[in-house]
Order: sequence, then C-alpha cells, then structure tokens
Amino acid sequence: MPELPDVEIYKRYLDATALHKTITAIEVGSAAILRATSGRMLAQALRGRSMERTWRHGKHLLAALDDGRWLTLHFGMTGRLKYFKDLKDDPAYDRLRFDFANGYHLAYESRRLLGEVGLIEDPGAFLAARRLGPDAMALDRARFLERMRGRRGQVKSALMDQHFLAGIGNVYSDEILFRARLHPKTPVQHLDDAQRSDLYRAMREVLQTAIDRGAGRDGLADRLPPSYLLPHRERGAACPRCGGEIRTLSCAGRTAYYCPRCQPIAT
DNA sequence: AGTACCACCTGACGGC
DNA sequence: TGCCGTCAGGTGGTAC
Repeated sequence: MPELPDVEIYKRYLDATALHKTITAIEVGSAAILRATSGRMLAQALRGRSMERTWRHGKHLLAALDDGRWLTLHFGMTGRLKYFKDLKDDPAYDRLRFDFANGYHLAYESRRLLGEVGLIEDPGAFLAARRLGPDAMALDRARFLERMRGRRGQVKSALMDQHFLAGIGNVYSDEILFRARLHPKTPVQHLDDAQRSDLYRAMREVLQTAIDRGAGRDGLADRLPPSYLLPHRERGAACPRCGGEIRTLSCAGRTAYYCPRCQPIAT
C-alpha cells in the first residue's frame, strides 16, 4: 500500500541507487502500466538518458531526465522498486526494467497492475491535470487549517481525498485518526480549532515516524511504536491504548479500523 | 462539493 | 481436492 511515507522511501532508494546512471535499455514486462505511452516510445525516449534528480508529490514519484523530460512513477497498491545486478535476481512481477550502463538494473515491480509509469514534459502540468492537492508533508499548519475551513463531510474521506491533500491512503489515515482520537466519520465541520490542530500534528507525526522507521519495506508494523494502531490493525485485536476491541466500519468505500472507545463518534 | 458504487487487477483465504 | 465468492486498496469514472 504505497502511500506518502512508502513512496518517500522509494524516492530515497532510487536516489541512492539509480541516479546519474546511463540507461542502455528498458524491458517492458507489462504494457498495462504504460497508459499514455508505449513500450517503444518509452524505450526510444530513455535510451542513452539518465535520471538526474527526483521529486515526490503525494504518492507520485517523478524523476527528471538529463534532457529535461520527466519519468512519472505511481505504485498503485502493490508497486515497489528493486535495484539489482544479476538478472537471476529479477523479481517476479517485474513490469518495467531499466538496464544501466554499469550492468545494474532497476525493476518497477507490481503484482496487481494498478500502478502507472509515464513520460511527461512538465511536472506542474502533470499535477494540475490530476488536480492533486498539496503534498501532505509540504503543507504548513496555517495552510492545512485554511483548506479545512472549506471542507465538509467525513474526516477520513477528507484525509484520503488526493484532491484535498496528496499522499494519505486508507492505512495511514486510520493511524492519524487513532492518534488524533477522532472517529473516522466525524464531520469536518464539527471539528473545533484545537481538534484541527491536533489532526495536523498527528498527520505530520505519523507520516514522519513511518518515514523514519522505514516505510515501504516489509515488517514496518514491527518497527513502529507499540502504541501505534498499525501493529494492531486487524479485526478483534486489542487497542494498544485502552485494551478495548479494534472494530471496523466502511467509510468512503474502504474498511476503516478504529477503537470505538478511544475514538468516539462526535456529532 | 461530497458520497456511493463500479471497474481495474491478482492472490490469499474460507466455505462447501 | 478444487471451485467460488470475497477481500485487499489506489484511482478514476459515473450517477445522484
């Protein structure tokens, strides 16, 4: 479930491995992840190029090529990156493989084909076309509160709405609401100033902690503080705060996990 | 503007 | 054993 912290880790991984290396070829394992481009177009555009720097906005990872164009990577639900030397280490579900002049390879892996890789000219236009909201970690408190002022509906829906805020999905929104002690269905318009500030603080704390503890790699739940909901995010588990039973409900078409005692419904 | 629902996709899992 | 429905969840489209 690559959300903002996971994609941030992928960004750092790409920065540490694949930057400034000449691309000699690409191998398209599944054209389904290429929407607006084709394997042939992509191969032609990338051959001889290198990625020079990266940018993350929400769940999107953008890589600037040395000719001014940009590669866009979105990971859907199951996407990740793997840098490796020996082709026998090529992961299953490798959908797009970059081959570099140094003999190494970078695989864009995705079991379910819900992600997307593309080639664009202008990152600003790309983000605007998708009507993405500001990145959740790049947003200061004043701007967060300002956006919240015009918002109605369930607080969990707001956190997950990429047009409102970019980067938060189902899993981290549960954690943020748990830490802020807010019921997922609390109407935004019923939150007072103190609650909105708490929500902002919880959002930053959760996203930063997940980044610091190495999101995007297996076993994150074991590395998070035991007081977090994520290690206990399953039906029937005990709330790490009050010992009550973690419950689920349906919100914005997703399954939300929460503690009914710590996160009472506020109306 | 916000919500509900569907589709996309693949693998895991429980029921029978 | 093996078939089948359901679920996982990010996104985008549609209808209301």
